[in-house]
Amino acid sequence: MSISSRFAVGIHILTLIDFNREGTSSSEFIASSVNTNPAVIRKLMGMLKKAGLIEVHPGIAGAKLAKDLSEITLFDVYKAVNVVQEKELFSVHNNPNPQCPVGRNIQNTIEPLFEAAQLAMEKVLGSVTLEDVVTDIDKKEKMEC
Amino acid sequence: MSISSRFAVGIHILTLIDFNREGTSSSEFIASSVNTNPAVIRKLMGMLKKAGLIEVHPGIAGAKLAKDLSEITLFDVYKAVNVVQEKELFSVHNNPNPQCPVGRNIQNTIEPLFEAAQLAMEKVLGSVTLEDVVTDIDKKEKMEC
DNA sequence: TATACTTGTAATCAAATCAATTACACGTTA
DNA sequence: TAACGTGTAATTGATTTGATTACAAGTATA
Repeated sequence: MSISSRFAVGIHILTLIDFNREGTSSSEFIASSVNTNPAVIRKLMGMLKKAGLIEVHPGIAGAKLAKDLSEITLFDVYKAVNVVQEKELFSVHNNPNPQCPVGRNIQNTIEPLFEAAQLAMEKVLGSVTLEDVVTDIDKKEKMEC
Repeated sequence: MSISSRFAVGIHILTLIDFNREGTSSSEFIASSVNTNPAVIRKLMGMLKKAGLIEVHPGIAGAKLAKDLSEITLFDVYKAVNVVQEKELFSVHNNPNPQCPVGRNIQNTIEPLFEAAQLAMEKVLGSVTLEDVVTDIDKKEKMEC
């Protein structure tokens, strides 16, 4: 199973707001680039706003970045859109048999291992900024002759 | 969202088979330790068998490890029980707008980043063996006075 | 051979999550 | 006041999960 595409869409939204920084990034405008429904975008904008990544105001069209691109990592977006809870990337079965040596210890043994794996993944996300993403897109655009 | 507990249960199964290596680890025996239905265990045993981690035979009670504990990593189990497909830990939205510079490049830009994060997580899983798990459980058992 | 037990596997079910969609209250601007 | 935007709740179909039931087929033992 996969982590919700809310994460990828969140990155898309922030990147697009930057690309369109001269213009107005309304939920409808963004939705047409993402190719989804404006209400989906508004819901995600609410999460990004709550996390302090963008500024949006009721009734006023358009969202703006609240921070510099270089100050927003993929990990920030990942946390903002709430796709994976802390220590819960991996789920562990409930109620193993406490009368069995394996059953009564397996959870406590496995959890730190799972946590370490999750943290390693999140560390990579934290090492990439949206500036890196924009730079890469710019590069790809220039290569298309 | 979380990765299926099939992974945790797979680890439980293999660990239990080792703990019970003098006895017979039937699907019912394992199910009572995991606290689930024997059919669930049999399905997982089928996956573990297919991956070459255990030996089971139709009609013959009990499963045995096909390799030494120190030769089975958590990554092996993770692959065996098929909880996350290659390059698909993170899902990316489909059909972004090709007429937008962001829409037409976002997928190709994001995918390698997601892949790197997934690989970092999997690398940690590959660095832990079932022997480590058993050792930890043994240690925890001894501490209970 | 007959019986009991086991594995292998398919079908079904309720619950959870996702993403899309519709609808509408409320704020802002012209 | 009319038009347009955000904020947010409710509904829907699709998909996945884990539990359960059922049964065919393999094996061992009396």
